[in-house]
Amino acid sequence: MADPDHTPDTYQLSTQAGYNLRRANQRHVAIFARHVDGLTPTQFAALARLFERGALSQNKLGRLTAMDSATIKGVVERLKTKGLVTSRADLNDQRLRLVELSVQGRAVFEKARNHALAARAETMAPLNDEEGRVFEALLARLV
Amino acid sequence: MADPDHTPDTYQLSTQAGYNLRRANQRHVAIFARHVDGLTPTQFAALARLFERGALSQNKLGRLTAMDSATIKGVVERLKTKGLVTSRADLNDQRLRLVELSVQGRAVFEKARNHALAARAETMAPLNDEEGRVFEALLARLV
DNA sequence: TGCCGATTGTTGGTATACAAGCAGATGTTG
DNA sequence: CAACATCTGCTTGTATACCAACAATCGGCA
Repeated sequence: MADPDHTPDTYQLSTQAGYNLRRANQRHVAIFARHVDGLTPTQFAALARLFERGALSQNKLGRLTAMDSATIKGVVERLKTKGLVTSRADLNDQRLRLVELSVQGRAVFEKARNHALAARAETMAPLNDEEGRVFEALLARLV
Repeated sequence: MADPDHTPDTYQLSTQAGYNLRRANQRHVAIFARHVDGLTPTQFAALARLFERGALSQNKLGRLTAMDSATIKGVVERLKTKGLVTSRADLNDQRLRLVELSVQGRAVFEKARNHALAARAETMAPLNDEEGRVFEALLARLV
């Protein structure tokens, strides 16, 4: 107490922003899984970007969904196994693998979208509308 | 436009709370790694709880750090490899494995704590003090 | 005392997530 | 045109993270 610079004996893990970010994300992933059948949040994000932007190279899709090249590879692979995306070589640049929604992938995304919005609503349910808006605005500045 | 119930053609992934929770957490993990050498946020959380509470059964430590039994097992294993925790059978309940900070583990935690606080500060840096307080308070209600 | 439900920790499987290192393709620049 | 840096995608290794199934143990209750 005599030394204000002294590190306190206590460290309240439960009040640390990083710890709570992790837990809030965990909770959202669990909620998402209950609402959206057969797609993880990550897989859904990839479908959403392809829906927004059309065909994209695999790496670019990864950048637009915040996944590195190792991660996006597995995600695309699993989406291909489900028949939701196709991939092909780009004729103009042999390095690129163009990934695109399949007809089925588009249909699955359009159906899952409403469930994803319901998941988001449940995640935000502890906050009222005004609090939710504030939270999302602040969160967007921390990404 | 004529039908207000019609699902919009656009779905703005980048404004979705769940997506941004994931990205904010990713960013924090990266910041944490730069500040705290040799410990992941998860491992640090386990040390923090053991520091707060003393010896705990492995599963209870998992519950107090938001990890299921499969996850906490690996975390404890890696902390043991680093020599930061010890584990032993509970004499009164043969099912339990009591996990405890080692002397070295306590020292490592006490040093890492300040770096973890610096990581938190950097994570929250885009927000001013008032915004940060609001954000953390709202976040705590979403865990 | 004996049975039965609950808890603990382990294992295997699946899915992110990132670092580092690699080979092939591209494009720029001297 | 040839050397070079850059980009893309792949692979390996490490670390969460959760589910489901399992054996050992414990506690309560008939």
